[in-house]
Amino acid sequence: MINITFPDGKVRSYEKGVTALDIAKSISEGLARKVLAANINGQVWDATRPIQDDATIKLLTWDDTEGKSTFWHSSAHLMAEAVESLFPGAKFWVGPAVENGFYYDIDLGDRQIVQEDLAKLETKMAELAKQNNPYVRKEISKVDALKYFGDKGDEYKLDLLGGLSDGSITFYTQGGFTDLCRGPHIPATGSIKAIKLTNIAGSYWKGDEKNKQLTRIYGVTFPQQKELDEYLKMLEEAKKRDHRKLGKELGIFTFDDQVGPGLPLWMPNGTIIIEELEKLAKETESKGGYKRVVTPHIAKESLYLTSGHLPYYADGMFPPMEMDGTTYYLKAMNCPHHHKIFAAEPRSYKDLPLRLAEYGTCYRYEQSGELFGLMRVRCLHMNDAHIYCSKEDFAKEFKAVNEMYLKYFKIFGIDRYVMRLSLHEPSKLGQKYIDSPELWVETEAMVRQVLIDTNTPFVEVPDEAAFYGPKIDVQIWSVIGREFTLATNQVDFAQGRRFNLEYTTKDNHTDVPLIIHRAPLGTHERFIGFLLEHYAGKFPTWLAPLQVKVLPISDKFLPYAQEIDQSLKLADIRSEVDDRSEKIGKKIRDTELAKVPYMLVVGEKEEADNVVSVRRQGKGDLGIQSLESFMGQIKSEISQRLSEENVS
RNA sequence: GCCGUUGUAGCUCAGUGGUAGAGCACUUCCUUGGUAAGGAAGAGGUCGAGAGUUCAAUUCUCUCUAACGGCUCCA
Repeated sequence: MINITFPDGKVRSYEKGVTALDIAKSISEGLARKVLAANINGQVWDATRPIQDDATIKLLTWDDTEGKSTFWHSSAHLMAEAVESLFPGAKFWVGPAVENGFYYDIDLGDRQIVQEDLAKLETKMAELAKQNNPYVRKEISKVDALKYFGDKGDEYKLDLLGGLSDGSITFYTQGGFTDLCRGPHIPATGSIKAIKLTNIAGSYWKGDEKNKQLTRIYGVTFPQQKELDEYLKMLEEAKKRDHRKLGKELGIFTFDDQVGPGLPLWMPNGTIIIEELEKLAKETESKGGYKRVVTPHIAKESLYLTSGHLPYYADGMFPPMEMDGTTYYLKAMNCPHHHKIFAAEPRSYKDLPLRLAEYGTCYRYEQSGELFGLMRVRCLHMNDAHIYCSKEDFAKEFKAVNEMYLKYFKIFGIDRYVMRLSLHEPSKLGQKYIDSPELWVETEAMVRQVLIDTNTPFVEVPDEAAFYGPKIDVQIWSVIGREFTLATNQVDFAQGRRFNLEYTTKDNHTDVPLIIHRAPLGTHERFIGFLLEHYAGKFPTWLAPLQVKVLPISDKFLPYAQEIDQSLKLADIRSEVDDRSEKIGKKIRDTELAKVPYMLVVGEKEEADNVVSVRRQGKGDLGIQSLESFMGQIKSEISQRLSEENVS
């Protein structure tokens, strides 16, 4: 007999060789039906795998993350079985569970899989699932495994086997399909009740674009049809707040074929948001001791040779232009221009820290397939600044930048993000990274210490640094789940030297400043794209392109409405009158859909008493107020940059 | 850039080997209405671009272009 310890600390004895599924059955049949896998001594196991020794157990169901991912991984195998039966000879690379479902990368040889095939595959999968075939685990020797896939001519699985050592190799078989797989898997195919194959994509083998492209099929499955229906409905809802859809509906931005891909045209409404963001940045930076500068959009090639950008970034820049026998580039970054401003005058320690800020316009040649609404564009306006400081001041400056981020995030109510400390990869020194090993170690430690000192939660990511130093990126997700870097804070120990930037120290020596590159508000493009989704188009009043719409009950009250509108405009409130000969219900509906924060309804009563009826978008009628009282409130809401949740 | 999908009116979308429709938006007229759609009439499209097949192409084929879902890449 062996002792099994449950999460609540209770211990029960079972026969040696008992399975998690047996244990679940001993508790209740209902639980046994729900068990997908089990956490045994901290490892996720098949629920059908015999337990030989004393162990702790946690039964995993659909409600556990590991239960879900096991379910989806098993679904990937089920899909592979269906693919093999409809496309004999298909070879399989890997088929993991992902955040919302699973995929499998497949080499179909000369054949192609198209959208219509997905329905056939779904039908086949449902048929195979109904057979309720068990997933059978088998330990196998490396020799036998190599022979099995060698006979099959499957170079992909042979490649995987190459990295595995004897004794750690397992096969899983369900129905007629056998795969090299670490597992674990759910007990049997029967619990996969609802299946949706979502899309087909190409995917490079081992993620390297020089390798062959495999066909990737994405799918998602559920234990109940109802859950699939809910999932699909959720996707529909998410699409409604997609910034590309909202941006068009609200007249924020547009693209034009003749202007070019990835080159957004900011419409009047979007321009207002840009101006409000710049106002916020200027106020904040001015208080933080920043000085504003303006620099050209192009520069000579030699500038980028000095900065060291060209060898690393040439592919990401627009092609060079020849002029008067000199090569020019459109700028992809503002830093070299700012360095030249630093270098324009002799600097002493008394000038430091010198903080140069610019909403700089950059052009980056993003590959065509990477463009994505406002989130990935080729023309961008960066909330850029460079801080030149001594090593002693570095921690203080870096911390102040971090605090600026958090201040901004509070204003916008941004709480779903991850701070990512990006580090260098020592084996790539001299290629991807500046070859100064000791400086890398030193600055990475400094940055990490600042994060620890300020209690900022972060994750460390190797091989993601800028070529000139480590950085902190703030990662966010678009409404359809794509990940982006919203803001960035980078240390640069390289460019100061490359540009011969110097300052005179207190003891009359010269030293090279450290440089901090920072963009807390990222770029207008990505930030506004993000805000559109974050607010679902319902901008807080301070950002809303139109803040108030005055709605006369009928044309008779148009003069009074225009008088109100004029007063608002004089108080710098963005206001308009709906002067159409429509019924009030229609005017309200259109203004609600346009997501204008406030509506002022005016008719006979209001004109007689010299008041307005206030209506808040999404909330309805707030009652009658004097215009002065309303203006006082909205002015205060705007000047404090309040979000709707803080507005009473 | 690569794999897959799509491109019809300002927007959302029908449709056809014989040069096109709906709803909303727009214009005009009627209506002057109290908190989410009043009524009527009208205007609006080289069916993404180019080439090919055909008596005839928006429809079939090819190329290009742009967008979308991914891969790679990135603020």
